[in-house]
Amino acid sequence: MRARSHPQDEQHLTEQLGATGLRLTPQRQQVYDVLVGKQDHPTAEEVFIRAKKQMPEISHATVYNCLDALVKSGVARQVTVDRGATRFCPNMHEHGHFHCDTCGMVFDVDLPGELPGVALPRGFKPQRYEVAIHGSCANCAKEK
Amino acid sequence: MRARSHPQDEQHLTEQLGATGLRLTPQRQQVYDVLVGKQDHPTAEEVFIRAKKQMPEISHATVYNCLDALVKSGVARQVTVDRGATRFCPNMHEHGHFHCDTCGMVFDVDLPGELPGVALPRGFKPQRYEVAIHGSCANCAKEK
DNA sequence: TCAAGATTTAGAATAATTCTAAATACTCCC
DNA sequence: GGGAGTATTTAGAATTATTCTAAATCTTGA
Repeated sequence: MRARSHPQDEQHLTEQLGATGLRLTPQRQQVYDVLVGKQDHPTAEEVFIRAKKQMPEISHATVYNCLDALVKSGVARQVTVDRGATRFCPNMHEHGHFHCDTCGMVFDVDLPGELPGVALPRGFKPQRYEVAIHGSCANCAKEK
Repeated sequence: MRARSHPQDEQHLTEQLGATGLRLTPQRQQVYDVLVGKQDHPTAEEVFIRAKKQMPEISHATVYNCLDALVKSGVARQVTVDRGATRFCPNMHEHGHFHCDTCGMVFDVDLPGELPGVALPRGFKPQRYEVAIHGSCANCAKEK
């Protein structure tokens, strides 16, 4: 069973993209659907493979382009926890990422609340922050 | 004027590497010196270029190898704030990273204290965490 | 309907990292 | 001190990740 995006999603996408000066195209919708369909933090390459199943003519460059568009308009996040391919995540709620250094999987984790005031040097303008936790996931911790 | 590592550093390096089953080699020392010499979070490529000035025969693969060795033995950290090349940092004190999305520079920032207890799923074993803040640095914020 | 601009496409190009096999260096044991 | 065995380095090839390019297609507004 695959998750098909709801009308609200479509309208939301249109609005969010529009606010950034971008259009909702079938490709962007498809890439978004892939992200929402299985929230396992796929790489661009993974997204490409999955999107191709529904839309065989989609190209590599388009996937990168769509992912960038989605990130720019605030409906997806880029997750860079480790060397290697960047991952993507459609969960826009405040959360951090747990990266299993053994199997490489990435999991969303709730964060306790606002990051306590970090003292930034004068003039620095923060916009968002990312928390990445490294360790072993339940499965891998058990193995060892 | 370049920072030359102190004897303590050398002994410390030897110990830390040794505890991980690795030796302190001239190349590893050199790569470490580069990191300590200018703490601007260089990429592996940057480290390669700088290391070459003192040790012209050092190879690309060795720099990657040395950086991995230093990270594994806990004397340097890998910093992955964005798509693109990984950066490295010899500051092992508890700190986060500020990434300027305009100029791409990375700055160390103090963190307020222990990350408040994040509720991890059962069985997950955390080992370390990273906080990355994105925004504009003082210089770039001024320009705009 | 047409022109202008946005988007997609295939494939080439570039950048980042890892791999490979051979050469070198070091450590331990005799 | 001489070797055997292991660790490390080296150059360069290979692989992986991402970006670029130029042409084709789509959309929108006059």
